[in-house]
Amino acid sequence: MTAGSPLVAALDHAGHRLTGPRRAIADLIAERGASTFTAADLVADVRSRRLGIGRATVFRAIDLLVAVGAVERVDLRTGEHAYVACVPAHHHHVICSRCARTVEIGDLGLGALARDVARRTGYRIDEHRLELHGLCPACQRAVALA
Amino acid sequence: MTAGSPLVAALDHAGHRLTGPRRAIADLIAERGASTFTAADLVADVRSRRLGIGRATVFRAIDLLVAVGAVERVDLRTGEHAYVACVPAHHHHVICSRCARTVEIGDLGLGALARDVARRTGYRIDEHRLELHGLCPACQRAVALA
DNA sequence: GGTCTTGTCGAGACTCAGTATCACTGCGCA
DNA sequence: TGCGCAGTGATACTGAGTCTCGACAAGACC
Repeated sequence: MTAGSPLVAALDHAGHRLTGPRRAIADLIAERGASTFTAADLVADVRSRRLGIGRATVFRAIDLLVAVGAVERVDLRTGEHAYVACVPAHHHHVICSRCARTVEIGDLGLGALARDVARRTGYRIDEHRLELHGLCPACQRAVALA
Repeated sequence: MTAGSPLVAALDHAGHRLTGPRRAIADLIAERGASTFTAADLVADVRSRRLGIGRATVFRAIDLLVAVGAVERVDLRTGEHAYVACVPAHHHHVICSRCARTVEIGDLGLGALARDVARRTGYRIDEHRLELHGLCPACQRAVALA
């Protein structure tokens, strides 16, 4: 979980130092798996586990992980900024509005769609982002039972 | 520009009072046309024109316009929240990263795509959001000349 | 191992968007 | 005319994120 974390590996691969705080934050993120988390969640985690890591360092580590593509920022329906650990390849997210669990989906032909939009609008499309919000299977069951 | 603004009409249609501050804010937004703006932009506008409208009122008016569907929130690449005046029908935005001008595009078959994702992931998709970022024709020319 | 450079660190002050509260105003309605 | 209530401005507050600065530690080099 420590040396093997793909997040740590991504930092290493990008030529960044593998310091204690960065490893600790990468581990905390890895523990969350496919669930989204906010910067505030991480800060609270760090504090509750008494890791002795400063707030600014948490923000710096997140920025770094976003920069190397190991973490991606997503916007929740509430307007909050959240993050998810993910593979660096181009993809999109399906986000559960109830438990924040995400599933990554491939490009789904959006590249072609973006080119079509570029042709029709005259815009040069540099980036596209698709976010799907809904309920994961587990939460659908939970809601049905409630 | 005052009584005829579609923003004011949308408020009226939804049964909200058409007060002075609301009209003024709707006009300010209408003036921006298809450009995105942040709440801070509006607050600065209100202040510079000495309209005597409070900050809280600006936020309340934006919330109201978002609620009636006359304004939509978009997330800029910088992570900022911005807004655009738009038609209430389901659509997506192409946003210029340089001048913030937007173009609305239709659903583009994303509904079908969302259903496909739902089938594959087991998620119940309630909402989808596509944002395309790039350069509008004018900014492409400007960049080419610079 | 010792030293040096430089990136990273924690602490804490700061900024700023957005929210909450509260007393006041003015419109609609009986 | 009086009442109720939505809407308002002012202001305090909250919380996310940034900035600064002195201290420290990782890694390169000898």
